[in-house]
Amino acid sequence: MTSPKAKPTIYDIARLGEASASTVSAVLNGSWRKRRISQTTAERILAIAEAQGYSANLQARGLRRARSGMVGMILPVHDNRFFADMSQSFEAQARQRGLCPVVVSTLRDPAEEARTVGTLIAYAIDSLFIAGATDPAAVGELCRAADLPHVYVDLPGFDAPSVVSDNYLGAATLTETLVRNLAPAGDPLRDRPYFFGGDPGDYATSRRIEAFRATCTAMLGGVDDSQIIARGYAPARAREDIAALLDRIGGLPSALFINALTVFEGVLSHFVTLPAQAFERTVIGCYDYDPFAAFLQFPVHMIRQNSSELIARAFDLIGAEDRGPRVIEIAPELIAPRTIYAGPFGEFG
Amino acid sequence: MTSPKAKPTIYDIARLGEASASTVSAVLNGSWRKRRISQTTAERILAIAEAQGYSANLQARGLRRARSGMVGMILPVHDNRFFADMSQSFEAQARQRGLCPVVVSTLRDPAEEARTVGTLIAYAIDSLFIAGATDPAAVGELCRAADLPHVYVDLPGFDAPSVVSDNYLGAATLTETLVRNLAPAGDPLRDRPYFFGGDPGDYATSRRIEAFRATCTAMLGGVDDSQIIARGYAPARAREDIAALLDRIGGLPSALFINALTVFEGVLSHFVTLPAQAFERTVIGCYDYDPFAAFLQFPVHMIRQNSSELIARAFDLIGAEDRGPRVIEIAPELIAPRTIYAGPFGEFG
DNA sequence: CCTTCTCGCACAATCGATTGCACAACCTGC
DNA sequence: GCAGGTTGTGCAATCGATTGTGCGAGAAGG
Repeated sequence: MTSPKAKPTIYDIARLGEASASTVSAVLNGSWRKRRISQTTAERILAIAEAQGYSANLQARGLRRARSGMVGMILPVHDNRFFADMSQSFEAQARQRGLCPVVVSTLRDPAEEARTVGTLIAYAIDSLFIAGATDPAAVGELCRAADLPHVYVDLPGFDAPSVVSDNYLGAATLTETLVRNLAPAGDPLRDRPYFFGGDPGDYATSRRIEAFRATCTAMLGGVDDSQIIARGYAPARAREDIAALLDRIGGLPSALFINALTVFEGVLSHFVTLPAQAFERTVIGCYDYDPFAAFLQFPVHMIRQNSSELIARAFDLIGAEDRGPRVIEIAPELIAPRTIYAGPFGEFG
Repeated sequence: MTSPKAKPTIYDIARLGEASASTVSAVLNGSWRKRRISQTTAERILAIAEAQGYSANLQARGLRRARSGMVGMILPVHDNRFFADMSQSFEAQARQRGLCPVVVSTLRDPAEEARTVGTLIAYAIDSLFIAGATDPAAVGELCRAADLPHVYVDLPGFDAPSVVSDNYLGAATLTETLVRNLAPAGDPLRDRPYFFGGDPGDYATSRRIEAFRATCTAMLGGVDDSQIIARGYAPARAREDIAALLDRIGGLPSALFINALTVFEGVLSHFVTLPAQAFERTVIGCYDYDPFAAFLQFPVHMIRQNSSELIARAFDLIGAEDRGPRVIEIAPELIAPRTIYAGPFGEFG
């Protein structure tokens, strides 16, 4: 209403305040003490700016400063509780630091990753959080070429610091829980834990498989390669593969380690075709947590990664002077079946 | 590797290509035909740019053009399947149009909404999608003052076009389904459908309550105000309120209409404390869909909003010349219990 | 051979903010 | 009364791209 035409600029304010643009600029961006602008002048300018509803043109500022005040984060998908929580944490913490969060999903597509990072660089983001890239090396190289501070989250990078959850610990814990709760049905093929989903080529999955193998070996005397099925994250793929598995071993295994929520979603779409009794002698575990998945027809043990902590440590690393590669591991948490995680203080944080 | 120092600018390319910056600019942004640059020159410049790994400084471009090439979307939260799907659709469609999507959550906080929109405006976004604002009028006013094209999604606005899902239809369908599946237990207080969660002050909730009332009246002869509990979206609040409700009516109602996923999450956190038999004579419905929620211990009828279509129509409206207020309604879809929605072609779209 | 176009491109202003530097006025001490 | 210091502010260049306009050279036409 007050604005007759368009957004006022520092020149407009300068005219109204009978000062120069540089003075106005200094006052409005807080650097006025350093420039020895008098308190009186500062207050006058401030009042006018307020009255005019001034807000800086962030593109102009960004151009001059060669940084935009935006922090980027790329992740595979949004529609998955783990990544959604990451977005949420990332946004909250970015804003707390006065930065504008920009989170973009790249659909596990290396080409899209490169394109997106290129775009973010073109907008002069101040730093980039890489959470789940299919080709982290390529992304890292782009960042290095652009001299862009970056940090890997949930996967380790070799050219910059990383914060990952302790996949080995989490998977070992989950596997151990499954084995302990395993109720044999008398069928050798089905009475073993199966590891299902994910990409053995990525760090997290490979660590989890290691832990799965080690735990099975320690507790059950061994594992067979046929107990490990990991051909991607796509729900559709998971549906096919789980059907094939059940077909092969003649029913549900007595323990199933599902490696991600998207995989679980696909698995579920097959499970819905099964009768309720099919689930009576099986125990399911899923790496990653979802509140609804915790209350399914059958018990599901879940591993909850501490996304808020992951992000917090990543911000610390980005802020640190040492840009060298190093890996910080954060312990995830086992969530028992039929348990709704409601934040550290029960407040649904 | 090829880059010795920093990002090349059009001036660098101009020097290398023995042309002027304006020529380079025209070539690189595609307007060179209009400026009658010869094909030969264009190709030469293009080759050099490619070799140098040139990419435009989008802040500079944005400053000059007074638009950034970014489209914004604000939504309440990310960690909820409905909004996550919206993000996903929004990103995909924005990129398809050559725009850079920026989606930000505002946590149902009017102050945060205003701040965020202010920031987005300061970055000169080209347009804004308002998906779930607590104070839509305030947001709209900010957009109008900045002359920013905007569209409301999932809630109607009075100063710009809107795309909403047909809340009345969806809620009527869901209520009808609940009533049809209702299995009375002989207790008058419990043998009625209850509407639970949301904010009666917002459009969607009020429409849904209308439909709930109308359907109950038509099918059961009436509703009592005590059957409608809507005190917000927060899970923690929902947990308290559902506990109070069960306490008041002496157990689970035979039909429960849950008004949002976040509410459901809170409800679930109370349900986990209940024995399995408690769910034997109840039918649950939830407005909004989540694949895991579809496979809980008890049957859940869900309404799935077509987020992809909502976004598509919103983009149409933003693109249209007519900026006036009007509302387009998109029909949502009922998802039967134990059904995993896997996209229009079963591909987990 | 002298206009009049048309081509193909370069000049220079501009977007809005930031920032190194200059400078006038005033103050201080000798 | 003057060198030297401090204060408060303005000037102008700059960030990297876009774009209205001008201009020389060659072609076309008479």
